[in-house]
Amino acid sequence: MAWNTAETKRKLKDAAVAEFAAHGLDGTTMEKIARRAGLNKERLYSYFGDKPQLFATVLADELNKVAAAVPLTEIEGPQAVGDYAADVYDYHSAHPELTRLLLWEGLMDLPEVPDEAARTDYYRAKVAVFERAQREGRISGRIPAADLAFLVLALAGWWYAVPQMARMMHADKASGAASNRTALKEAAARLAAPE
Amino acid sequence: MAWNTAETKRKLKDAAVAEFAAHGLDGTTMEKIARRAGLNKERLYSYFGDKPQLFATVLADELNKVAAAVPLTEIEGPQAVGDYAADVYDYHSAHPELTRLLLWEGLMDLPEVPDEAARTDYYRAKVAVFERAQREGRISGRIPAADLAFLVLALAGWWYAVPQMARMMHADKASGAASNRTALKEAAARLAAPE
DNA sequence: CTCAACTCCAACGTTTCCGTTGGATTCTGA
DNA sequence: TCAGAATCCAACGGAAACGTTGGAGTTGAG
Repeated sequence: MAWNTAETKRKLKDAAVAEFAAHGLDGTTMEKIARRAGLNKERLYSYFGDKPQLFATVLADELNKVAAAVPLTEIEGPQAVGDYAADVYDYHSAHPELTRLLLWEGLMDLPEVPDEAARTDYYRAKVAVFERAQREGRISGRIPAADLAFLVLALAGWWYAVPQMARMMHADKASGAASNRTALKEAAARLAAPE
Repeated sequence: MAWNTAETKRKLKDAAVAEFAAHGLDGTTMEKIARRAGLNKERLYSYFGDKPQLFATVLADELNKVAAAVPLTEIEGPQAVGDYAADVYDYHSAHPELTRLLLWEGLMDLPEVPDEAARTDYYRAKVAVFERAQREGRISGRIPAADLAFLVLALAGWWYAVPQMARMMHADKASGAASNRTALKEAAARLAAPE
């Protein structure tokens, strides 16, 4: 059987995403990642370095994926903000690993995150889109663009951050993801609604 | 020196709150908690059981504290929703441990959380306050009460969930907590604003 | 064909952590 | 005062995880 380095790396990285997302940096063992990938632990160390390095690699990769998957280049009006929030929500719904990785990372409170410069650019680009829409009067300017963009992501992400709270709050009715999504859309649009 | 069991327990619990909030369940060691409290590990086991039990105890305690510290019994109008969000934000700002414990818990995705019944009651009471304000027309009814209450908490909590994102988004201006708080207040009020 | 370089894994030493135990010290009630 | 109960800790056994190593199998260039 021929060597297939690229495939081996991919398997390891996929396994690492799953394990890290599920159990965090401290809760994950290198052994388990390797076994999930059907490979040996030593491959992890030789390809990716130690555990924190692997975590950083994995997170950076996932962030690149979401950047490509959920674009935002123009905001026509408040409704577009709601749509964007719903898109983010849908992406997280389909790829819950990303949010979880971000949350694990947030809880580590590192002084600097991996790939900081690129990620800052990415977020700043999103903020710029909000800024432009505000300047041109298509959405409200009452909330500063950076805060507005951040809070829209808050609305979309909180469901995955504290699922136990979501579950307890919706105890009586079987509301389901669809109705959550509708509420989210309305809420995000409201943040941007003109006076 | 006389025995002081209550004081010993308090010291252990305080140390456990700090360590668990900082490093999570897996990242925390019983040894470190005990040393932070200036006591022996064995005291932890005899008083609180093993590590997961201790975590559950600690979290339940902190939740009781916040329940007492940030009441919400009446919503006069949208502005009151903004004020409530700001109160929650301020509490988290003064006691960042609670949010962090909740987030660690959320990431464990347990099928059931400790003290589930009491916590459900607590959240449902909050939801009921929103429901009443909606029924009486003091705030908008467009977003279902459970979702509305949840999303208000999202706005207040997201800053602590992903501080790295907050930092990167506000890269250029030294916006600071005060301006975040103002934006949050405005945003929360908007969720409840009548049409 | 040959050999150097690359890929892979079983097994290892070391460290760290969990949860317990045996015993010393301190308190209390009779 | 004294016996027994409660509080505390140093030290331990065992398990698990990290990161490494030595060697076996595979490839491709010369």
